[in-house]
Amino acid sequence: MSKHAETVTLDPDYVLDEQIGYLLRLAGQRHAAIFQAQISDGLTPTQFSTLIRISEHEQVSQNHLGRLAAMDVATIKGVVDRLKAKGLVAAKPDPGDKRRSNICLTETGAALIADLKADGLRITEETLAPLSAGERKTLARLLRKIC
Amino acid sequence: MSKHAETVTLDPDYVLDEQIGYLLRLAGQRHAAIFQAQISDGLTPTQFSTLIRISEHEQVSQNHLGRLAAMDVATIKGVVDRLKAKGLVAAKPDPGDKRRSNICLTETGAALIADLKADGLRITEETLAPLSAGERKTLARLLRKIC
DNA sequence: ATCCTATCATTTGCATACGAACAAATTTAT
DNA sequence: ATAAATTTGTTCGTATGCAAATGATAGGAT
Repeated sequence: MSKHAETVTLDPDYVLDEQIGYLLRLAGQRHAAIFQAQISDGLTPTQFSTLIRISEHEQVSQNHLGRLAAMDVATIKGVVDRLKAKGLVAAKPDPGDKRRSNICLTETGAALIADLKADGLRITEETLAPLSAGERKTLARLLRKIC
Repeated sequence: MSKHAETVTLDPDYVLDEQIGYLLRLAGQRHAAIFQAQISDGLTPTQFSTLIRISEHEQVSQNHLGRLAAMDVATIKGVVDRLKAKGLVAAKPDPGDKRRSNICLTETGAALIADLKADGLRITEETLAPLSAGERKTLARLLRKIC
């Protein structure tokens, strides 16, 4: 039994638990926990997305990669630095543009992609487990509409 | 015209743009941008949620507040510290438990709540603008199911 | 040839976010 | 009453995430 009694005063006009921002945060938290438990190599969600995006493109500059993976230039820099430190990606200066460095997968990184995709499918499956097939499609459709 | 030709190789078995985690991140990004443009006082989403939760409870310990607002103990500490610095909340030591400090709204903080709720409703409205009334309810229902 | 603008990459600052480890205080179990 | 388990709050480390400022390079317009 709790020593500290709860005195809850709810405003019927503003229920935090029903606001879209709060729900997005909670859903993201649950997904992140599932992700961390399932993923190979201790990768983070952004590192994962970044690797997948590189695998879809032979050559990408760092900034362009950030746009492809929906990350700020400052964010993608840190992500790429950490992927470099893990030996999964490498950067080569662009021969035609001295500002650019092209990011690509290392052999180790390329060898990991198939496993990561399998992990990703399991993570999506577990996150969506409470939903029916129809509900999963509806959720994806509605989320895409508000992006 | 782009000098740097795109060579995109998509794997039909794993489409990042359809994965729930990626969509949640994108939707969260758009919501965060709308939030920041609309909110009073430069509050962040976590600071906002925390203030609303305090307004629902006369007395809350810091850790308990974190649980109410779905934040880690380390996270809620930083949030409460910044709300203290803004003069919106205050902490009083619990008379019956020397570990606890009870967090409450200051007068300034309490005076802000009504405005914040109005901001919150506008933010939800703008975020959900692409959806019909039925779709909004469906999205909220499905998100709640996967939390 | 030069100027303007855009792009690329980096850096700094602020604010989440969470795991892990810790000390102090409290509660529960024995 | 005392030992064990739990709760509270703190600190450290790592990783996003974005705004803003900086410097270098590139491309187009005059």
